[in-house]
Amino acid sequence: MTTSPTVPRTARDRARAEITAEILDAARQHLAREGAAALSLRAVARDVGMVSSAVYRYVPNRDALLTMLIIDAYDSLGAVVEKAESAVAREDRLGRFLAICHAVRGWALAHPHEYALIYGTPVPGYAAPEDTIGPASRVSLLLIGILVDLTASGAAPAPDELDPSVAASIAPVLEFADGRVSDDLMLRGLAAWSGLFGTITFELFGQFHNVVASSQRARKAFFDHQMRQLASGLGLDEAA
Amino acid sequence: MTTSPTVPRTARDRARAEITAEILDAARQHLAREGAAALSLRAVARDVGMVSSAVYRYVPNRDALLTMLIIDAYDSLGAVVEKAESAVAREDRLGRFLAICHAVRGWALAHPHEYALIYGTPVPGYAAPEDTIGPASRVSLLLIGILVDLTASGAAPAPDELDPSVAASIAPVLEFADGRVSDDLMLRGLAAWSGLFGTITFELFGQFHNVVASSQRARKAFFDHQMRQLASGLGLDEAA
DNA sequence: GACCTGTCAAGAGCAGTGCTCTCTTTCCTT
DNA sequence: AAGGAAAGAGAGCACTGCTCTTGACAGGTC
Repeated sequence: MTTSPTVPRTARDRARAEITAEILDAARQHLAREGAAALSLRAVARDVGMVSSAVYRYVPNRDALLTMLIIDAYDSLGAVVEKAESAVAREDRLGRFLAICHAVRGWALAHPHEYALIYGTPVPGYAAPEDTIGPASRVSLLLIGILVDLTASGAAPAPDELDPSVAASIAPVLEFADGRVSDDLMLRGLAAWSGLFGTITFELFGQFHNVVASSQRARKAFFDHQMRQLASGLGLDEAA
Repeated sequence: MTTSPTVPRTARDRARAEITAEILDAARQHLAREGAAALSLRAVARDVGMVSSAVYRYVPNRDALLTMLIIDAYDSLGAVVEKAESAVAREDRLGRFLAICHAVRGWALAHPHEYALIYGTPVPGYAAPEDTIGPASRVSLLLIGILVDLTASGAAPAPDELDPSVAASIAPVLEFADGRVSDDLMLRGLAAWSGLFGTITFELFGQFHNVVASSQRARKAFFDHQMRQLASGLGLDEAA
């Protein structure tokens, strides 16, 4: 899961891999039920029938456990969203965008604590290590893919004139697109990205209380409408 | 601060109010430095020179302390944003919107832990009591105010046709506007609201790493551009 | 002025946490 | 079979939130 230990050779290696998986599994269940704050190494140890100090043979510390769960969560979300997006015809770019949005929301509602772990308040004193950035960018890459296809098909909206300092500010993400997306479209894409996760975060973290009706149907209708609004900001219209 | 104990009469009442304020102050400092997760009643007690059990005379429990800090944070944010917005000419609606956005962001950058407390992952097992909803809606009310003025001035964009279920989903927030804002405009306003906080949350929680350049100037230029983009979705244009 | 009552600080204690260190057992390799 | 590495167990440290009891003191009343 973390640094793939090649193929397990000896029985000991196998046992080690199995127990590590068991620990991760127990941790995942705790996370799903009570959230990251309540995740305790001792409770996990109890679940797998070990004494607390024994888990330290498998996991260096609590933060490392969290890192594994974070990567796990990003991968779980990424897989779900990629699958949903791939089921839509390539030329239906609005459909692809909406599929991504609804897949993210569906996953978030099904795994609220995992969502909070990766998109909520960062764990204090915890700095996400480099190995998280790969899994973390799977959803973004899908979105950029739509921008690239939109540009290639010539359907992208005419770029606005931009202040050079604004264009310079998004230099990092422009590298991902490697010149295949205009500055202006990338900025619109970033707005859609922030809007997507901002809306889901608000819904999940309770900011829609007294704002949007709380029934599942209302929430979904609202979300769908807002995502279409974001899509039209990208120039993705019904007439695909 | 919580339930105003009228005017302190006896010396005892005065002492009690003073010590309570001292405790809150120490808690606020801890929150600002280490964040909500690290906020411990014992540490607060040490700061004010008391033994841990003594604080329980003044604060029922840790959650109650958090509630007070949450209300505090909402009020602090609300005051800053209201002041910034009120400094702009009423007819300059784009200016008012941008003033709100930049004020929220400025406050968030200056008080990251307070921001995380109110807009980040909810504290597990903690349900925000009713007395937080007043302070919590100060920013939203300013935004709605702009929508109302926009409508009254006749400058609002022509409403799109809406699916009735979408319009129904935002019934709660429409009550705040009391018929002075169309369903369509309110939905656009909600998108701006989510976009504003989504962008700030992303910036603060590290999601812009490798996406937006990390210098203060780049971040601000980017933010300003994104907020103008949101404003144009509301029909707020330069030519106010 | 004496007395009762309510308030408050303090201490001990419970159950829990992350993590380290040491000791013993187990199992794999040579 | 022997040596050594890996794994489990236990004790312990320094914390946490929270409760209960004890003793000191101040406020208002008789």
